[in-house]
Amino acid sequence: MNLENTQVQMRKGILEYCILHIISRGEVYASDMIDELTSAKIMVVEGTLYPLLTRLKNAGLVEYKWVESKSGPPRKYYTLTGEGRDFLSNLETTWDELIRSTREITGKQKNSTKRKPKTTKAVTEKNKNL
Amino acid sequence: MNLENTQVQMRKGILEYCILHIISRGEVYASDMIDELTSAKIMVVEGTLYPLLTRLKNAGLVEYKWVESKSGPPRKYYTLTGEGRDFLSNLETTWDELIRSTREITGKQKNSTKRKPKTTKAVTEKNKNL
DNA sequence: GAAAAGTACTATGTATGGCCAAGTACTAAG
DNA sequence: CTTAGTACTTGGCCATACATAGTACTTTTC
Repeated sequence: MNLENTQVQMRKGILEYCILHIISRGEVYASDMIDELTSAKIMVVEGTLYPLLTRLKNAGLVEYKWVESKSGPPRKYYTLTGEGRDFLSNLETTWDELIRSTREITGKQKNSTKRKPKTTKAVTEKNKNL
Repeated sequence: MNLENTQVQMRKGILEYCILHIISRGEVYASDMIDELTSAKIMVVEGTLYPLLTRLKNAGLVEYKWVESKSGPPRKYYTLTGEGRDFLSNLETTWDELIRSTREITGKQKNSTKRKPKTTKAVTEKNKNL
């Protein structure tokens, strides 16, 4: 449970959202995506991105076409499918709600003495041991 | 790769952040946390929360004391350790940066024709097949 | 007082995604 | 031909969220 690990966990799923959004803005291939993510300070390595793209493809959210490159092997240029567009739209909502929920939690200040009154379960015991 | 699954992935790590924040605001036990998370529309079940609390405890980020209850078995009331406070502070930064990075990606609009000029790698090939 | 219901915590197994690391394949430069 | 650069592929590892079942204590009900 170190910070680095939690940071990794935190962006699970978010990467998928970001990638779909990048693809939604025009044809791109993997290196384009890595560049854009890196410039936004989201570090991604190939071993993460390529499997993700494969999953998106298998799920029918994206499709690609091969384009030959002047410098190196051919590239897969990705585009969103209609299904992918719907999915992205849903992810947008999910992400916004998640941010709102988190802010609702982390925006609250210390409640040292006064707690929100509980109607059902009264926590009144003062009998503490150990 | 359905929406529900991605939603689950999206909140990995965020739960940890929320829990630490809730604990930082005063002594609470598991049911308190579930109540607060639920009211913020973050659904959590026992099978998720208890293992998480155990991890936090083992990592030295939180500690607890047993408090007898009038209605049922004794409860574990959690508090943050100094280390936990530091960790929470770091998580706050991480989360804020992640939100900013994501917004940087998802805030951009469609770039149908004009792409940000690439200095190093010019993607100019028009030679497309398949 | 025994049975049932409610509360709180524990334990096990599964699935998923991010990541490391090694490998394949193509092109251009020396 | 060898080396370097680029692009994509694959296999294995790990941590978290979750479902599910189980333990333990108290109060309620008959």
